[in-house]
Amino acid sequence: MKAIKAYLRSGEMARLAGVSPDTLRHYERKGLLPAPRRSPNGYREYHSSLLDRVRMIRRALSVGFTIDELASIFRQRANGGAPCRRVRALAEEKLTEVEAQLMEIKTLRDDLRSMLRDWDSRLARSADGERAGLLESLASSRREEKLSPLAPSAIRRKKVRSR
Amino acid sequence: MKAIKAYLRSGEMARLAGVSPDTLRHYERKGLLPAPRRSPNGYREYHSSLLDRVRMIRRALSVGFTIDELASIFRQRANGGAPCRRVRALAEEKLTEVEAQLMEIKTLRDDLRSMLRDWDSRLARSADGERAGLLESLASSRREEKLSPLAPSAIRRKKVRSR
DNA sequence: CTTGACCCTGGAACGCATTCCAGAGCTTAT
DNA sequence: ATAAGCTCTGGAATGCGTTCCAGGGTCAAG
Repeated sequence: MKAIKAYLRSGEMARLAGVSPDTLRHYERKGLLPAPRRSPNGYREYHSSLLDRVRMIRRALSVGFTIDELASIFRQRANGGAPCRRVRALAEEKLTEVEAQLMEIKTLRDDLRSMLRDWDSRLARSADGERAGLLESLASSRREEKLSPLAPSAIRRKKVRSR
Repeated sequence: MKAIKAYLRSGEMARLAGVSPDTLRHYERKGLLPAPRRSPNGYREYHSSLLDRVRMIRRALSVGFTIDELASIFRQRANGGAPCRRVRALAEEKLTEVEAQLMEIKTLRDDLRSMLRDWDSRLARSADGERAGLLESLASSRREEKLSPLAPSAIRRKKVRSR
């Protein structure tokens, strides 16, 4: 049984949290992590209790919170606030977004599947090395066209710009 | 019944295709659209048949093709090739990616749901304006931890960097 | 002393489709 | 003629979490 060091430096902390030291620095810059004390040589010395904080951040990010949201929450809390209601509301927003995205991705999957089916039948009909006009078949493709302005693609797209 | 103009300028073309003129210029720069002829004053004059091309591009992008992939396909085709097989293979890749992402998002949704349930019970137990430690509960959270290095979040994340 | 493994800094790059910018020239209806 | 509204250009900005960079210390083992 190994004793747990009270203070860790960036590399150790990073390893334990499953991130890179760069990422830790980044969180610090963004206000997600308090500036840790420094050893005489200037190295960061993180109190090991911060490990939970980093893990919490990772998990929060992974469910859709943004760094800025978290920073704002931490700030509010540092001022004595109890941002719980806000946190909950944000999480619910995330859920709503995720559910919407889920529908989108399902549609996309179905589209891709039927597209592939269609293409395969085209390919079966055309000789090797000959054009089968696969992409061309996309120009028309019944769906939406008008309903949705044909968004940039659910895969690879995060947050819709506000403007 | 209105006659269809044989040539359109960027604005008209853009409106019909549901994109911005800027986007058309962008596609041109990227090699997705051939440089159109110009009127004496320098305005682009798109042959109306290009409308289908733009729609095809939009649709291809929306199912996950990238601009560079499309450009490469068009190039190959311009050289007399028949990139159908490649196109099909790419589409299948997209499908695989989308299916993976679908699973991820489902997991994320489930996580968010149970998280909210958990939080609500905590909130019910704690007085208004008091800290309920919602985020704290994320630090541990049984799941993965080790399995996946806890990716940046399925929502808002497109393509995993290769490195 | 040298090597290799850490650590420090502020700022830039990544991905990637789209949008925005400034400075300038058409066109068209008034 | 004037204003509103197109169009042109090349380059930069956007989002956003993460990574990379150069140039420079620190430290323990060999």
